[in-house]
Amino acid sequence: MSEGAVGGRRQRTDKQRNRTHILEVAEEFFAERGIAGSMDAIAKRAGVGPGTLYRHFPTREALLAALLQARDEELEARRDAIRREVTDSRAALAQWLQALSEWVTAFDGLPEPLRAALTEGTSPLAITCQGFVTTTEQFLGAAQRDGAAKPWVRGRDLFLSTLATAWARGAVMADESSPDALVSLMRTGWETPTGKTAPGSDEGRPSSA
Amino acid sequence: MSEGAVGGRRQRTDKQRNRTHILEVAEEFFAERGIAGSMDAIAKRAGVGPGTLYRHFPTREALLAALLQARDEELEARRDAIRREVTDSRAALAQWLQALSEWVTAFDGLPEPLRAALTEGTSPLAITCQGFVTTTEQFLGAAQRDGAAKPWVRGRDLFLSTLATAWARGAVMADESSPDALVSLMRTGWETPTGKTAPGSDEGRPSSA
DNA sequence: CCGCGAAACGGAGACTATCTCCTTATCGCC
DNA sequence: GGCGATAAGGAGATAGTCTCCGTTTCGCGG
Repeated sequence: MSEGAVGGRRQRTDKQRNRTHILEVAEEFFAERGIAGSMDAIAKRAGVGPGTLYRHFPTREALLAALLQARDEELEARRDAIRREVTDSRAALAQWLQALSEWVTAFDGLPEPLRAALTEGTSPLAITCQGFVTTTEQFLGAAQRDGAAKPWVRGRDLFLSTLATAWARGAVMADESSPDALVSLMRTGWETPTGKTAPGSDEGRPSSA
Repeated sequence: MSEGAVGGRRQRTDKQRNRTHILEVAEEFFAERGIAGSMDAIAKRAGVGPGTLYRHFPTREALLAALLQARDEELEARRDAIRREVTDSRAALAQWLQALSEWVTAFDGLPEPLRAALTEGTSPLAITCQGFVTTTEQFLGAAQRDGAAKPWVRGRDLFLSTLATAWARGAVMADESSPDALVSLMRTGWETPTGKTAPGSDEGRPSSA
């Protein structure tokens, strides 16, 4: 499945070695400088020429997609764990969104290309995104059947919201509580239910958990 | 107040003319290509050298800030109108956020530098942003005193959310209803109130208005 | 009207980043 | 070991940002 050539001679070992090494270096590089760092700098740090980098990963998105693959698997494992262990559909959806939000924060600046992938569909990131939208729809559907989520909300909107929240997190404003505030805003909104709950209600207040 | 020199000779007319013309061209340029277009291209279209462009506006942010100034005044006018005409604090906050959201969508890609300005504070956009955060806090405060908004939400979070929503709007996903969905998600959340409202309630459903 | 000094202009070019060729080096197989 | 396929390397084409400095234009006083 991951063999390059179908019939011919087998893949050269130096190619595989380079690929792996570039991935290691890029992981480190993106982790410390965000995804906007220079491609040539990655090549240089990996000790290869730019040509080699681009042959392996024709675009920054391709490199990102390869890097995220390992994490994708973690996320899928987490999805399965939630399905298995969390019976309350409301909690399951919340936990899935939490997991998604962590995945999306793997590297600084990641939300941007993910959003682009969602729109254009031509990026190697697009397939992954699409899969996670589908998963979101499933958790959401279950929550909606149980009356735990509003019936007109759609999975793609929740996914986009998660992306947007992660994007906003990049602007912490020297204030560490904003991320939580944004997540709970997405979950419960800013508005109090009209004429149903008393003013000052704790309904929907973000918990420290 | 807007005179450059304090005592000396008066500002050269060609400078003022160039400044105005650059602004006109940049407005048009950003409107059609988004704020990421090449600075040199703006200079060229305006018929000036890059040096002239950069002397007037040392950074892209400075140019943006100058462009937004006119719109800032519109937004402030709208703020005053809402204060004057909308007595219901819930509606007032909603309308203010709507106005803010339109302002933030003036140019494609605007949310990004605004977020950066919010964090760094060194950009010429920062002061403007800060002012609008304050206004948001005022509308929010009024709504909270009336029990129309949840008491722990903060103005800066609402502002950031508005920014994030506008950012996400850039990824319409060939689907025109997402923007509304995101706005109403921010307003009412995805979760149904726990144990208070029947499943399937219309509570918080986005209206077409 | 003219000339002078200050102010502003223009654009060449230094710098950085992306991405592409084409030559050279290396590998897999017999 | 040798041959053909495959990959590596890196110079360089292209594009964008921003600066520096020689040249032009302007405002003002005579």
